[in-house]
Amino acid sequence: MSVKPEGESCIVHQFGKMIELNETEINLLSALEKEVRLFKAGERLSLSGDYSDRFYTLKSGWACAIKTLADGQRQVLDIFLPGQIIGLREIGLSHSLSEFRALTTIEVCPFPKQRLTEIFEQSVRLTDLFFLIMAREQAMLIERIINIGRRNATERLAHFIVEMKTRLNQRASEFHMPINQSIIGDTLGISSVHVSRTFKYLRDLGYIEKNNGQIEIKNLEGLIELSGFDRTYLESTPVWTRLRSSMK
Amino acid sequence: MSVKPEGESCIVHQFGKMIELNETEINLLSALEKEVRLFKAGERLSLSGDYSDRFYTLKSGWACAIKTLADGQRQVLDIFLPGQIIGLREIGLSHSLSEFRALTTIEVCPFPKQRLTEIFEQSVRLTDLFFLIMAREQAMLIERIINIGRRNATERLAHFIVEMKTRLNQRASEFHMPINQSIIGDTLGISSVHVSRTFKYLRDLGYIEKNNGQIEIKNLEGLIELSGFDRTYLESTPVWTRLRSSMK
DNA sequence: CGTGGGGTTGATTCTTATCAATTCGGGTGG
DNA sequence: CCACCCGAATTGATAAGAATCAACCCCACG
Repeated sequence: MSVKPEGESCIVHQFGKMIELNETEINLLSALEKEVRLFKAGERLSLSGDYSDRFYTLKSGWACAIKTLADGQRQVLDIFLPGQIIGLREIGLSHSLSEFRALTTIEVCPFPKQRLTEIFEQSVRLTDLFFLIMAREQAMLIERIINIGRRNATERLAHFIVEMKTRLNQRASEFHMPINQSIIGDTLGISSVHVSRTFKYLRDLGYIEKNNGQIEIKNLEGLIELSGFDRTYLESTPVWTRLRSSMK
Repeated sequence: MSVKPEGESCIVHQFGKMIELNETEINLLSALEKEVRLFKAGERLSLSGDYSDRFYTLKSGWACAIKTLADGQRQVLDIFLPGQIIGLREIGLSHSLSEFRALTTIEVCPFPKQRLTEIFEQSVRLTDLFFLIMAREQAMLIERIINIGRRNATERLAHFIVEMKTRLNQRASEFHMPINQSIIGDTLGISSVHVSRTFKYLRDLGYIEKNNGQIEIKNLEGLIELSGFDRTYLESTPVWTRLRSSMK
């Protein structure tokens, strides 16, 4: 993971990875940032239904958006990795639709939502970029709907593993997945017991190996084939030439 | 597919339902519109993976976004009702992630996506509004994920019926649902045969009655209770005061 | 009259949930 | 260093839910 220079805003760092930022844009983004906050694994950043006036960039650790039903069942809506923006999805809404929770110890930078307004007024390029990021988030939600709606447990888990590896940008075949099987089940819409069985099945197939939260992919092609994984949804290009010309 | 001339812009009409539009804003929106097109039931507006440079407002009829998997299974991602914008979700992307299809005979107004740029430059209020509409679309996707991931067939169908009634703004207990059980199944992630059984079950419970695509809700409270329907996700308020003050 | 698409119903099979018992591994306190 | 504890993972047995396959009905439409 890359190192962030002292004193630099982490949203600038993240956005700077996507497009070239000029000085005005850097100042606009930096102005949003005030502090870095720590949360421990399991802690909640905000509750579902809360008045929510801020969002966060995730500097380190894993987090998730989760919704609990009346009968106690849970559905994980998103898993956030370092560099992502937590709560962006609800940027236009005054009240949160889901609860945000730390999955590991995390560092986040909170930003007040309302000041986004200033950005819209002063930089069309940044407006475009926010739209693009939202569009990508939606693409992930859609892929999740397809995964849950039309694939069986084995395919769902295989897809999830490939997605995580892709999102973590791992070239190595082994990576760390610091979440338990209950969270995985609530993400994929299956029970934690069945997650365990499905992992065993993938191990028996010789596709993966795993211990202590380390996942070793022994047959990536097999997983992709099995799950029908289509990587294009993670790398869609923006429609605006204004942005496209400066995409990294 | 045919083309017909049209007097009043339908996007102005739709947006005008949500907020008060001043003359500048009306002109900006009207400028996007060129024509009205007709599609017959079953016709495709665009294909998945296509280069997509436009979106549509739906004047009349029902349409859907649908994705077909490699093995022929299908997942319906959205059902569009009159007044909605088709393709807004992919507004920031150059290539479509799903295919759009007419479910009945429809009238749509196509708009070039790229000119959205002009709107961002010239009206912050409209920019806010587009963000709000996207946020609401996401809220519906999330509700769909919860529905598919954590509810059984009966609950899913009950939820779907209540959602449709709510979105159609029906005060009457009876309304028209011009889609077949195969589409409903592909929306809810169950087989069409099971949709039929589930309808029968809801009929046996005395919650609904139905013939010829007409649905009569005989026990709305029962359906809401059964499905855990929460209407707040369809009526979230915007975070920006600029918009809030002129919301209708 | 046929014909075809959608809907219904029954029989069977497959997948996954649920419940329960057991094991594993890491952390804690004596 | 060891005994214990606790949450997570595993495994087995059973039950529930939904898919699949197949037959049949209904009806709109040529």
